[in-house]
Amino acid sequence: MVPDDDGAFAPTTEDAPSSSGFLDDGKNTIGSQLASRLREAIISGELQAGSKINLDKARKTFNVSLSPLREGLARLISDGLVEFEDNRGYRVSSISLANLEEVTTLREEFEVFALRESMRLGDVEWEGNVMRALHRLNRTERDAARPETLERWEELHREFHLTLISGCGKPILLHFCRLLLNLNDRYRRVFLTRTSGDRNVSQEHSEIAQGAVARDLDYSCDMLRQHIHRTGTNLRNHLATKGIL
Amino acid sequence: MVPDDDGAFAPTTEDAPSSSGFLDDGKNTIGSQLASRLREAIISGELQAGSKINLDKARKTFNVSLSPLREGLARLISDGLVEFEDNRGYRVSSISLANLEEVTTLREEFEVFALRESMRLGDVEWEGNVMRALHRLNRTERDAARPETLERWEELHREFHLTLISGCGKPILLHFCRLLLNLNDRYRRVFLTRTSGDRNVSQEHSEIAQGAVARDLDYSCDMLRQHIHRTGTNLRNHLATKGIL
DNA sequence: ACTATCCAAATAATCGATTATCTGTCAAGG
DNA sequence: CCTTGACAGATAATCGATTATTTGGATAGT
Repeated sequence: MVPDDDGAFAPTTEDAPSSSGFLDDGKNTIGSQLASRLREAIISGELQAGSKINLDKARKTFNVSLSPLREGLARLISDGLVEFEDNRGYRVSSISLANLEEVTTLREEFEVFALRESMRLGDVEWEGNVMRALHRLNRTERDAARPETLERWEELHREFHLTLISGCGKPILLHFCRLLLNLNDRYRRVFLTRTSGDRNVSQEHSEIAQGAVARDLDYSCDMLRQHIHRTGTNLRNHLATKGIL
Repeated sequence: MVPDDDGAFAPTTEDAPSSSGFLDDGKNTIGSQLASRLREAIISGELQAGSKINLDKARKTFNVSLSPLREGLARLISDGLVEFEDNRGYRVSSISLANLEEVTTLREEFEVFALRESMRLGDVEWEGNVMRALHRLNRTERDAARPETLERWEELHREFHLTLISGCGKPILLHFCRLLLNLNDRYRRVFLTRTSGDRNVSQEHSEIAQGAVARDLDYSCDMLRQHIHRTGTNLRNHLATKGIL
């Protein structure tokens, strides 16, 4: 008997349930704190995609020394948000149509696969977590006029999708999905402040979640796939419209 | 005891993957070189799975300073070979039955998916690369008595699998597959010095490759899936036999 | 003009030393 | 005995300074 499934990616230090996590992250190392701040800065678009990260400026901006700065940046590489090249330093990962399409495709494949596995293996606690995440998400307004509500909604949305697949018992797969969600969220944070009129996203989430808890594999997986696909299409349109590429 | 009869910059036989593999030529940083050496040390089993990595000892062993050491280790995290925890340092990722099974399952899913995409999208150059990788692999003997042949074979084997899926046009997916191969190879390097009698691995590779070039999607994908699955089964048996877990 | 070569400023990488944190041990108090 | 807390040694994290590499621009030769 193996003590615990401590797979390669098992620990994943980061998120405790967002609601209850207060103090524990207050006293991480500087490197960790930086990683969080930088991650948020990148996903939110504060740090422009593709831009070079000047270590000296960053050092001054964040008021830290080089060691923890490099430490923090190194971690974002595993998140796919930062790229690195020897002697040339770090830069924020670029966004592109091709990248968006790959992210969408892979999410369709992997997230759906993970959901299927969750439905196959998840226990009652997983079901409960799914319903809770759904409820919290659907009870949260997204008001384009108040940015803090957008951030809050994004957080809960992310949490919902991760909870949905959290029962799959496959830490590496979860790591991949988390990474893809990071990349995906960056597009949405930059380009979407509201959903296109013809979608009822709350209902989509509900259908997926209820199907999942009812173990209706084909239905729920299909809903999730469509959900991801639609988001991809929307994002692609916005990307094209705003003529970034 | 660390007599420094060293060569921190020791020429080391580990030259770049043969002819046209990667671009890491002589002009790497210490951090990069360390990452390579450590990666090899972990995959080959020289550094025991699950063991803690004492920074001070490692620093002396490799005759480097802390900064590049951390740098190198940080990169192995993205490879899934090293885990990290704040204020507790780094450790070599554990191996376990659960982990092996996940790696195998995910390889079946992702690598097969990537192969399908490669067959759909790959161009003539991709076909050529596949045939070359196949030829070089099949022309290389694997002699359990001479470890260097094993290493060489592993390298070419890895190269073959990566080439096979290199036409898929999906960099993130390729990254995932590379990572999974790393994890998988570690099990094989530790547990398999020869294939079980009832397999003709060369032929398996040939069938996959030829089917791929002929764009026989279903056939080739099926062969690859079985190939991966068999390897997983073999490894699991060895793992159980040698009673590691 | 056009390229090649060589400097100097900018930037990245590394080092040695210092500071913060953890971990085991041992003694005092319950 | 068992727990608690303080100490010391081990280990990780961070800093400031130094060294190496890259890059842009000026200069000389064709």
